[in-house]
Amino acid sequence: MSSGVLTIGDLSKATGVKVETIRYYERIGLLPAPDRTSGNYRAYGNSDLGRLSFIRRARDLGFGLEQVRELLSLSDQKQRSCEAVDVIARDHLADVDRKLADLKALRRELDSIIRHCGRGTIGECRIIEALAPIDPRH
Amino acid sequence: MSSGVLTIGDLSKATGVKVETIRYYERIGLLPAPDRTSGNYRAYGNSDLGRLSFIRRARDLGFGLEQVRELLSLSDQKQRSCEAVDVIARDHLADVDRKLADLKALRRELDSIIRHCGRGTIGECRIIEALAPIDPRH
DNA sequence: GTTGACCCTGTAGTTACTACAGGGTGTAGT
DNA sequence: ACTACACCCTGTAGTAACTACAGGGTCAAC
Repeated sequence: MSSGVLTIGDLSKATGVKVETIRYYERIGLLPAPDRTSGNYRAYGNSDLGRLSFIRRARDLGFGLEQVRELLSLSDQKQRSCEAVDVIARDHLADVDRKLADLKALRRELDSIIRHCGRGTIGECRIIEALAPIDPRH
Repeated sequence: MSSGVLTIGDLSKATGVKVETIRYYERIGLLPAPDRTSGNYRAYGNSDLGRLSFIRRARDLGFGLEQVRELLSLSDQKQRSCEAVDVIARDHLADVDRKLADLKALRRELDSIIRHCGRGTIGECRIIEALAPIDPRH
């Protein structure tokens, strides 16, 4: 490949995003479809690399693809107010907090159940017991 | 419906699991396919209700469907050692802990970024900046 | 020319649901 | 008997975000 032109593999190595995932992002419109080489290879430029890095970072922070799409759109509008970005980020943070709370509650319960697990048989198993119907009325 | 026979709707109301999800569980073999009424309605018994309750509780604790399948199988073997159950539960707890750690790290970074977000324009936005490529070499 | 890494498109699978579409059943009310 | 409405049925496809082939083409080094 000639200097200045990047292959999909180059982008993958540079960002840690898989080739298949990059093609997926193109399919769903997150990444623009680049020009092609004479061999039909995708020919990316540095701006594509920058955009993919942005996507990767946002994904790593847990933003959903649609949120990433919005953030990308906003990032192109330099004169626009920062507020929309703030809203997206705060909504997401609130979502993360909810997930954290749920996961903590789950962990607490699970830990409690496991802590009481002895070394007997299934018939006496506290874990199974905790999952079983409460009212084994015969 | 006659006394003692439960419809899929009955099970749904009793456990909070959706009708469609119950049919899904039957399809993947988690729930046995029950007898049918003359009108082709599913005719469940109390043991089916018990089994679905078990599944629901295990799902609520975050166990994956395959883990639930194993737990159900183990729960039928009363004389068997409790150890297999213990392993499944501890593996799952370790998984939950990993997720918790990841989510906490994510939250920390996200919070830090948001905290520095001012009230300017996108061009000055710290959130966008944090996501953008590090080396905007022109 | 050969070889091996990489590229391409298209299709389907992962996990755990979820949502129709189109049609049948059961029950209460008129 | 008819009507209305809630519920049931099967089959199909969609959700989110990837991921993994299959089968075939390209590129560069040897």
